[in-house]
Amino acid sequence: MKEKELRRSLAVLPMGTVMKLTSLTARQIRYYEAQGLITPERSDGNRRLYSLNDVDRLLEIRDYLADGVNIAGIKAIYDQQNAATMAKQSAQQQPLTDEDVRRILQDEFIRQGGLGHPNSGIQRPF
DNA sequence: ATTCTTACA
DNA sequence: TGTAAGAA
Repeated sequence: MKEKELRRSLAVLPMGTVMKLTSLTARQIRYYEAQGLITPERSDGNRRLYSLNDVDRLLEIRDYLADGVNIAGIKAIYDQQNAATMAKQSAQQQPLTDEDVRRILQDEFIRQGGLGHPNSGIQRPF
């Protein structure tokens, strides 16, 4: 990857900074980590260190939550993205297959607000 | 002064 | 999710 991404991946931000950058409480930030939505690094005395990517992800999480997507839904979204990324690595240079197209379209639909609320369970628009 | 963990009259 | 308590 490019150095630009390496910089975004550098974990150097302490909790206090991330709190201000995301408008989230320490409680919430730690909870999302416990749910596996983010994986900050640790340093010196067991203090969490976040990268700019972590901050971006927290902002996304905050927005999804604001739109009524629950933790499970957000996890599903990231799982989808991981799967999509993995698929691309496997497909490396080959042209887009119809499978790729369908996956991309599904990711897009999910991004625009498809998953349900905590009580209604995961919605299935298909 | 900050952050961490754990727990809940 | 908030907040308190004790440690680091």
